[in-house]
Amino acid sequence: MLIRDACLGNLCKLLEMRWTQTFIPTLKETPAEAEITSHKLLLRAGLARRLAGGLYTFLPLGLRVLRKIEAIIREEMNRAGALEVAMPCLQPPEIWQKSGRYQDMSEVLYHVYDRAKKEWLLGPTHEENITVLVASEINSYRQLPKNFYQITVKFRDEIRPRFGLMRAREFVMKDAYSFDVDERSAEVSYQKMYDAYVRIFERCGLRTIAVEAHTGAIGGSFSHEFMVPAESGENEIAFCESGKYAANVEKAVSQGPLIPTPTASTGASPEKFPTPGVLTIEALAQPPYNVPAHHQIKTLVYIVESKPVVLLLRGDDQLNEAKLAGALGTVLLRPATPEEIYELLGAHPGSLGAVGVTHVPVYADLALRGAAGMTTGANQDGFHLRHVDIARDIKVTRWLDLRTVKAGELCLATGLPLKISRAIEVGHIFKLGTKYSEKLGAVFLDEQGRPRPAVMGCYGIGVTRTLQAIIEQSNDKDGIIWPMSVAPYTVCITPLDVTPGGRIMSIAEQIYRQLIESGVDAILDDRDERPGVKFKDSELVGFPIRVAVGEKSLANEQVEIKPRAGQLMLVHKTEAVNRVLELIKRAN
RNA sequence: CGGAGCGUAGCUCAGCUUGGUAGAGCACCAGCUUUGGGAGCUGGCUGUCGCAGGUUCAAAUCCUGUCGCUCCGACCA
Repeated sequence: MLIRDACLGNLCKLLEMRWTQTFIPTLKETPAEAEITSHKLLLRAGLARRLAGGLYTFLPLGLRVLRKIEAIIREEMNRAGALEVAMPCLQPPEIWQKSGRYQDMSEVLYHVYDRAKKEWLLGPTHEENITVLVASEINSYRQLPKNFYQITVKFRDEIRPRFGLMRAREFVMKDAYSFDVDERSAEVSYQKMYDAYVRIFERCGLRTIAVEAHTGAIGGSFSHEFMVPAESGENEIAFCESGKYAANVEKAVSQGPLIPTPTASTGASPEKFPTPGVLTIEALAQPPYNVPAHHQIKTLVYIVESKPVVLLLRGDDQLNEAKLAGALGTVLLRPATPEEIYELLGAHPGSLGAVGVTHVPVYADLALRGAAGMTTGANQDGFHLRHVDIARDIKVTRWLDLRTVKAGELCLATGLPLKISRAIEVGHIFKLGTKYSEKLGAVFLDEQGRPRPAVMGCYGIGVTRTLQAIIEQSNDKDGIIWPMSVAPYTVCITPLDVTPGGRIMSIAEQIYRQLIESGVDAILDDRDERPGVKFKDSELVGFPIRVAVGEKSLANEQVEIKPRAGQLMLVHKTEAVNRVLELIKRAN
């Protein structure tokens, strides 16, 4: 990447950089703290160091990458018409109480107290903050639409920080908030961000898939996540090969189970039979019972906003908690304890069923519609019921989509089999609606002079996570392979003999200086090290282009250009600069 | 929050079962040699054995507590 093209203001002052003058503490061995590839390489390449769990110090090289990613984000956000602001990290709890998220997000909030013992929060996100600003500053439809963004540190008390920067207590996030006069206009704002995100991740050299997503604690009507497919990802996505459908598994739907649900009634009434020691679907599928899982009804008990509900799924299906939360419009839910279950149904987990249950709401998964001849728990420890016809024998309060889709099920849109893959979430865009504007008073007067709440959207990018996701997606056995756009330096000049004034060093310095003057972000490895050490380090750190100057090739007046992920090229020493410039140009 | 594993030199680890003067490799420093893929030799530096308490003549080692790190789980009844 040419520096002047990238508009990296501050970097321009650091044109000249020699390896011995900066700080690149590479590691030959992997620190024990790292488990996944990108985390190992983050540490080994000398990009960052851990201070405590989920807290990292960025070293000069890592910071350069971070700044380049931020620069790309700024350019694309500005291009999309968003306005940069900077909001405080420290926030008053009152606005969180107003929005209701003081409770809803209590688990991730960091609380701090001042001298007067007054409570403050370290911001995990800034919807409240920006909405309060807009509430006081924006009064007319003439001032809309607006989209404010910032790139700042966020704090979240994660249940389990892990994988280095992937899930940290403190991390850099780009967050943007749009305010519109109506739904239609909000959708335009949303689409602009969608397009900006596609460009941002493309420019960062990341392959992402935009998937339909669950809205979670942020709230709102619909959303897309930008996912980087990776084995180490913490999310699962389902997608159709056609590219026409992709969704987070928390949200994904299909044509239904591959094996149809039995719907032929045996005609018989429910019959209780003893099943001593049988506590799982799997056990009931084994001899002597031999009830296939899809002939069983799985019965779960959840506590939703302090009240119990019974959930029914096919025996071979998995409950999708996100769908349940979405369908019931709350995030305050948890599995009931065995004690609560016993009190409610008179039996312990493993023997539960919904036949005859009328004192608790019963929510059944759509795959069970019309199910007949099923087997389920009898609400008596050690017994099950067979010949259960759900329409006849169970009072279903509501039918809901509660099951998790499985790989191979058919896509609703195309009829092709769905694939499931793990993925890293690097960006998330939400259409929020008026949830925050109503609660926090972001109201403007429309053309008729009527007060209306602004229609909001919010848009996040995990900047530090994106950095590590790039490493996770782009590496080989030797180290990182940085895309040119975000590499800490684009070119590494590697003289194999650093004797000052010597022929090799002189030629290396000449090439180096010419590249710098051409606006190329280059570093000169002036360390008095053996060639093997320099080669290994440059590959570990992952500079996109290495120019080696050594005795061997110089015998033919040549130097070596080695793209990190490409073939070695021998070129005449006077051609080196031009060839490097060509390579850079071609990559842009 | 539940479960498991691990805390010994800057890094990777051995030593712990069976208590008895703190170890190796890498890194670092000095010197010589080497010089196109993480060099070789010689010499040297480096430790509250995570912390606190206990048992013991004696604790890195055994016991208790505690803190930290890593992994799994915290839907699938």
